[in-house]
Amino acid sequence: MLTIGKLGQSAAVKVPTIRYYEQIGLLPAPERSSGNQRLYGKSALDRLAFIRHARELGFPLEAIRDLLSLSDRPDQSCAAADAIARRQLSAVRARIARLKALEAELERMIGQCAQGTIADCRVIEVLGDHTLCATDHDVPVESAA
Amino acid sequence: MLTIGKLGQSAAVKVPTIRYYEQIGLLPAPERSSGNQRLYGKSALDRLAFIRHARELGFPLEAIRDLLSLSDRPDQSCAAADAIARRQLSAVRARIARLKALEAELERMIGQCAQGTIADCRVIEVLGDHTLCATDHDVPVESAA
DNA sequence: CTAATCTCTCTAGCAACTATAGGTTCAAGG
DNA sequence: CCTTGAACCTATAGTTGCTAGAGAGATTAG
Repeated sequence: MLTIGKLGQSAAVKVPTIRYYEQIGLLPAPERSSGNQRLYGKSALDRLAFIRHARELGFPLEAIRDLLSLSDRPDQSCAAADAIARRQLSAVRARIARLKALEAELERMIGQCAQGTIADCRVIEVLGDHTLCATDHDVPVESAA
Repeated sequence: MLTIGKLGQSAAVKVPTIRYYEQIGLLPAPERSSGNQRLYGKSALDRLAFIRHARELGFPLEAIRDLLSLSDRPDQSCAAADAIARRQLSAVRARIARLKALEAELERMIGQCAQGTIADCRVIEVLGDHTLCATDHDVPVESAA
């Protein structure tokens, strides 16, 4: 039996994240010690590792929820799991394409910067006037924090 | 003088988003009509277009805030603007590299899927066991919603 | 036995919006 | 002139996937 801290260490998931997963129903509520602390078995570790790994591959939690419920029914066709993975793959590819366009535009913008004053800064100018752009990039994009 | 709706249309930014930008101080509070509705001039349109465009290029709002305050001082060196753009470029490149690793892993995972039952589904199996992975991808990644 | 380290619950915050509710104003048609 | 419907107003809550904090209780090492 693992405490939440040990579980977190084993699966490389932070403790509050585990509690969060339980809260949103991705992990079942585990048994508790006499002092009300969570105690986990091997199956919880497997499940958490699965979640972690899927997150690393960029699957959204809702997709992971679906994958988990699939893996609970091992006799069914894996077409659904395959479909989820394919969706994820095409999402990843779309993001790569999008980011490459951004990369090109940023490179162009920076390449034109002669390090003068703001008044002739191409960076500022390009941002202020979309028509100066070489590529199309009018779909909003998520932050690159 | 533009109403918020016209402004939004002209800059391709949704109305609630404009109000949000005002709320967080990215756009100045505009004058109001006798009936308390916002009225914008050309400068607001320029500023909003700038923000929109920078968002398209993936700049986080905080970076845009910096760029805007730079563009308000046209006599200064543009080194700071250049630095912001370069930071953004390297963030974009890092994300591309990361996504390519994910793409490769997903391709591998899907390629192994023989469309049998869940019990021998490589997708599920690979997700459950990180050691089956070809590539390293242990840094958490943002969702691909 | 005590001190340090977990762990507990609950709440609030992050980015960057989006949506909803419930009300007001405006522009155009009859 | 009046009404209808679209656009506008404020304020609040929700989204995703966590992270951080407060204040209290549990456990374990020495």
